[in-house]
Amino acid sequence: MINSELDTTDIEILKLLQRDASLTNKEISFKLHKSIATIHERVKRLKEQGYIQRVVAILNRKKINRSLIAFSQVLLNDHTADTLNTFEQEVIKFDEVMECFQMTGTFDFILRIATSDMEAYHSFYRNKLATLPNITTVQSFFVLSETKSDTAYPL
Amino acid sequence: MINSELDTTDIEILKLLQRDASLTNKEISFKLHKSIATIHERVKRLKEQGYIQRVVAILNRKKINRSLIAFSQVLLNDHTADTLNTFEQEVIKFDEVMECFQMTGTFDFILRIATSDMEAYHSFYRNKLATLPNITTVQSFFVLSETKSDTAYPL
DNA sequence: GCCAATACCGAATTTTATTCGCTTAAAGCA
DNA sequence: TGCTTTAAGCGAATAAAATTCGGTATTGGC
Repeated sequence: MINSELDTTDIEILKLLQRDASLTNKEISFKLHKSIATIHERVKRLKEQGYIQRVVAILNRKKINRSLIAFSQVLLNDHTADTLNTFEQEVIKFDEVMECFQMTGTFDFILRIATSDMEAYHSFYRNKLATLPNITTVQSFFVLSETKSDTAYPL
Repeated sequence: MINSELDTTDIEILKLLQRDASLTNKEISFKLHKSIATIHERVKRLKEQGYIQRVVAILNRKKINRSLIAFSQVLLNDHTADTLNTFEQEVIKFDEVMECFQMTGTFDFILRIATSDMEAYHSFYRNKLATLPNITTVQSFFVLSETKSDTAYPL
């Protein structure tokens, strides 16, 4: 394969590894009717070319005391590069902040916050988030139930 | 270890595997100054006890044509169990829906939608999401930039 | 002091990953 | 058509990793 185009085998490999990256090449080769060497070569290339960014362990957040997920929408006072950069640089330092996106629309950022409970969220909000400069408003929404949460893109 | 409590070694293993699950037991044993057999035993237990839910490959979404991420906030007409269940069951069938959370607050669900571009989002919205019954409003916000996006919980 | 339980380890074994040389299929071209 | 080049694919050999197992050391209870 010269470059960048994915064929059916590549796509099937990516589908499998998105679901379970602990599959062995032998198992994959059996499912896709290819040799172990071929699968090995394919996976190696998919990593080298950056399709597979990394392989990670997904933890059960309830077992490590992160039962509460909040989405917090943040609006800043102004939108100078300096204000935006400062906010980003500071907010991502907080352990509770799993994700930070700058957004289009009526607010500037959306944060995904993981804490143990509402008390911990409150503490994060008062002692960390709200201390950052140039914040106009923060609106928080809490996850009642997780219907779907997937890291695997359909291919 | 009798049950469920994590000691320092467990926590260090989880930290490492959250970042890079392709680390070998040998590499981990070197970092943590334990034997390979001990690391093997620990990791096995962490999986069995459900701390490690699964091991997955994280793909570069830009390389697989999922450049646009949207958060869509959905408000339903009513909140009967039936309406809620139907919405959940149907919306998670759409390929574009990576996450679906029922939320507290002024709307009912927040969806994370991954599409190739705005046109694809529009098509998803018109032909899929908006066809579901009992939707009052949908408000969509688009990701301009991803400052932080992490699957690893600090421990 | 003795016993039981547990964490830990080294070494042996099994399984997997990785390498390499060969074969086959396809594409370009005279 | 027949020749050449290129790349995908493969099996077998090798290297590395996972897994198993028996034994030691430590700790806490009695």
